[in-house]
Amino acid sequence: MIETYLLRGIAEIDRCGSFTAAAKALHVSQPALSRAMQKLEGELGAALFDRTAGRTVLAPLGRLAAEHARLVLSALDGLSAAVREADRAARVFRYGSVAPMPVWVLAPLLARALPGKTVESRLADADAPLVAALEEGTLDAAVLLRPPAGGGWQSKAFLRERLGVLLSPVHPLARRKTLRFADLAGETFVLFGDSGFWIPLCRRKIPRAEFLAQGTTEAARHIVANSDLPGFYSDQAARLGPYPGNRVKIPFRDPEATATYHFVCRADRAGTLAQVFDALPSP
Amino acid sequence: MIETYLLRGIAEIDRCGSFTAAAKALHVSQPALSRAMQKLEGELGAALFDRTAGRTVLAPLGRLAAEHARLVLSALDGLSAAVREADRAARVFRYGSVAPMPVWVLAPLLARALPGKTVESRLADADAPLVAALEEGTLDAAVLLRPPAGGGWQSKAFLRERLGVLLSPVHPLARRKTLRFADLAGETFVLFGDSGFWIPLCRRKIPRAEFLAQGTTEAARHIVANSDLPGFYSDQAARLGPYPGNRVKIPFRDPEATATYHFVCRADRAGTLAQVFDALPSP
DNA sequence: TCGGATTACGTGCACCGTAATGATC
DNA sequence: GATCATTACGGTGCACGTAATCCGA
Repeated sequence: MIETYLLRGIAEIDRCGSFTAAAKALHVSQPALSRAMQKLEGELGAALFDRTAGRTVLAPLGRLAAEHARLVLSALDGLSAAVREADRAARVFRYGSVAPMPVWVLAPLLARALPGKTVESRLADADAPLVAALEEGTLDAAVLLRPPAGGGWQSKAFLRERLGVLLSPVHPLARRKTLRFADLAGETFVLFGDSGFWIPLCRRKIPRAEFLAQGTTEAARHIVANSDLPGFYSDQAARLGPYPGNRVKIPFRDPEATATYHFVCRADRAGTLAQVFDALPSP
Repeated sequence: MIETYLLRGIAEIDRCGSFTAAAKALHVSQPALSRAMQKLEGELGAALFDRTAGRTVLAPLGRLAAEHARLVLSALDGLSAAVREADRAARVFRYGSVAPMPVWVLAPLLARALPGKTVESRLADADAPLVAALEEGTLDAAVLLRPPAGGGWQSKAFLRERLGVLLSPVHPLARRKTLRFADLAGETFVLFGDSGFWIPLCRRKIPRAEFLAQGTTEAARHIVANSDLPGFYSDQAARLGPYPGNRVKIPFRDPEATATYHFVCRADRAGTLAQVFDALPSP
């Protein structure tokens, strides 16, 4: 019977060029590898090595065998990878979101709709990378700004969020009822952690703006509390706790400042996620 | 380390449907197989079997693993097959011929040009199957009536053979200098062993003819010697020994009765056969 | 003489089979 | 109780490592 250690042996000898080097790489003794290769030759009924010279070297037949051995071993790796991946997929639900707020909304909902599963989420700053991840199966679902183009998708809008700015009461614009992004040109903003697509959106819409990204929400709150620097808020963010008291909240009236979040999965996964779609609220 | 006996185990369990049946099929005890599958689960770090019911059965993950196991095992079979085939190809030279005479001509020539190789030949009754065998690599070379159409071939004409008929001196046509196939309509012929393409050719060209195929040349000679039945000969066949004395030899004048034999191999094999091509005579 | 492969030899692990136990119908 | 899988328990083969030998440069 050709066992895998024989294949690892010949593949490694082909890679390293000698028994000695291969034995070292495989963490076995040289004699063990030598015997293994003799056994492999016996199993195959053919000479794989050229032993005429001082340095025993792979014969053409041996190189052919090594090539096939690599194929077998990569198929074996494929088995391990496939099983581990399927096992993981059975235990955890992975989705991505273009913004943090939908994650807060979905967390309790998914925990109820997917009992026994671990939920993992990741943030992205645009739809495109999440769609790519859905296509290649890296993600089970995603929260996007708009459903992907083309067929093969299931999606449902479930949340709307409107961005606004936090201004110090002494700021010249603090009395306005609404603002446009462009009104805040040249300002420096404090950012509360990762905000997904909102950050590139603001960079694009607010000319000459600067952004102070803070690693923790605490750091951001501290800076806001001890300065006049503006920050961002959203109408949905009340769920996360109270905002600093020393700011006025003014919503943006640009259409881009209002996001509609869509929960999206591949159509071929819709069956197992039917419960999730049913549990989603309306925006 | 995932060894192949583990893969054979799960593949067989998937095929047979139970540990008991699979263990029987693999010629191992049931406990041995049970332990092997526990080890496989340990190696993969995942449960492959559903042990809740009385009959331990493959879980979905186990079926996935079994599927991949079959892939690995077939890759392993591919290794054995490839090595054995390459080993054989290095030792033996295989060619086919549409007629027996070229084989007699080539035998000593190939023995000289391919030292250390065993030469195997087989007969066919038309070009087509030999061309197919050349294409798929089952044959190293072939003797054909005409070079194959299309590119990718190396060929050289090296022998011409003309068929004739052996008639009893008392046959009405025995005085003719030449004959046409059609002149012998309705006759019954004795055949000397396998004659390749000549047999279907004669069936096609001689209306209502019957053929008595003999297993051995001896049997055919015996029938010829003790009857007036006609047979076939060729101008090249003198090499094989004398013909029966009680017959006259009359060549056919139909153009089909003269065959030109071409030695053919795939262009990508021409390099290793250069010696053979050089040694071939002119027709 | 030295680097590298093979042979010799004793050891230990891992897999095996038989037998007993457990679990489910 | 019957059937099938698992656990328990010795036994053994096989691959291992160390050490000795062989073989070309």
